[in-house]
Amino acid sequence: MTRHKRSEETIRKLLDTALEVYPGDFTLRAMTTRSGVSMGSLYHHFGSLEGLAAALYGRCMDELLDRMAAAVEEAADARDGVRRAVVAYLGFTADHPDKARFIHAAPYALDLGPYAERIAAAKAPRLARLNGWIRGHMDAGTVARLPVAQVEMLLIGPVAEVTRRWLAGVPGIDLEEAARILPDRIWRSLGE
Amino acid sequence: MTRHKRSEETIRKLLDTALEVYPGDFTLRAMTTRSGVSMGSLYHHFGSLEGLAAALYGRCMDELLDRMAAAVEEAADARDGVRRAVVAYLGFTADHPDKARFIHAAPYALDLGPYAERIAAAKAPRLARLNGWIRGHMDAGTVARLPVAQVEMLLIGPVAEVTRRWLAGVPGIDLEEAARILPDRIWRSLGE
DNA sequence: TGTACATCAGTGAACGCGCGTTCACTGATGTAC
DNA sequence: TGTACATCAGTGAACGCGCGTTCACTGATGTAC
Repeated sequence: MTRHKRSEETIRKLLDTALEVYPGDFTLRAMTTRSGVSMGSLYHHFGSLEGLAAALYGRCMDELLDRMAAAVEEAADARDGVRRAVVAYLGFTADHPDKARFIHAAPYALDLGPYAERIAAAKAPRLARLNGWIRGHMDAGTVARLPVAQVEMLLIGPVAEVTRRWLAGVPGIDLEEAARILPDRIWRSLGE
Repeated sequence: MTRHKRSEETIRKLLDTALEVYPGDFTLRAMTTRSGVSMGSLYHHFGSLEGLAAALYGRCMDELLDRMAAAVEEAADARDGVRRAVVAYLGFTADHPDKARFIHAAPYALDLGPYAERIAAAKAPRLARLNGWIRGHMDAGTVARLPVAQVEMLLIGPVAEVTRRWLAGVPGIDLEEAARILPDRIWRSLGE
């Protein structure tokens, strides 16, 4: 893909800078000034500013999904998997608030439409791992036989909501409290 | 507040138009062209384009929260309250997808910071009604004694997630299926 | 190994468009006596 | 009730700024023989 080593370094600089300036000043001028990379170089690698945003969104989402998929796959049982999945999501938010913010905001603040297919293609295998794990436990009778979409809502919904409010700075929102309380409660909602 | 009757009509036109053009073309030009209201008139009433957005956000949020608060208050018991709250949220989404979209997108796509206080003030009494209902059932022993914030996450999280995905056009997301399945499952997560 | 060449990576001044906002003004409505 | 006046509501041409994008170019790197 990138035949020169300079490419990797430039691309890394641009993606890092985007996370730094977003959402306050995600403009081409801010990008070039803070990264030291020229406008033309950015266009050479990403085609447009939104192309860069789409690439960044894809990478952040891949990282989160990888973390969750790995979490459930190393779980001892269904209940442990739910706990690990919740903790993985909240851990990602705590470790990389900038990436979590980008994941949550980008679909609303930017037009990723032209890149939807590419993004979906990257997500697909990771979602398949998660859904495979869920289906496996449904077949084993440890998780209720619900539509997989609804299981996803019950599993991801509360965690995503806590993340959104924490990122927005809503007072009284505590990720550690969520990590303590939500796993058991979400597990109750999914049990047979 | 508005001493002339023309004001009400103008304000109504502007808010309606904003819901029509958002998010594709929410610009001053689109607003004046489609509403028939002049730029100066918009500024007279809202001070800026973001002022209009903040007012619209406040009204949509008030409408949703009123609907949910009314739902739980007419419930027979805690379980019925959870069911009614979930159905109220999903019903709002189905009845007013434009308003639901604005509620979910505006905090990310627009800078509502300068109006945060005013918005929070309007939300406060409505959230107090909802939280009062939850606390009442905690005291009665019908809902688990968890931090209220976490109960909110468990109650709102899955419903908000389903709404976001449905608005984004994710295939396989069905509001009626959610209304059938989620209430009982969310109730399990909140029970003693 | 050395050299010629093709391709990739990077540069930044210049462009032009569309945006939100302003402001001097007119028209409409309510109020006071 | 009629009239004078103050205030509110509405108008739209003009402004200027900041934005994303382009493009003709130079520099760096890899490849072929």
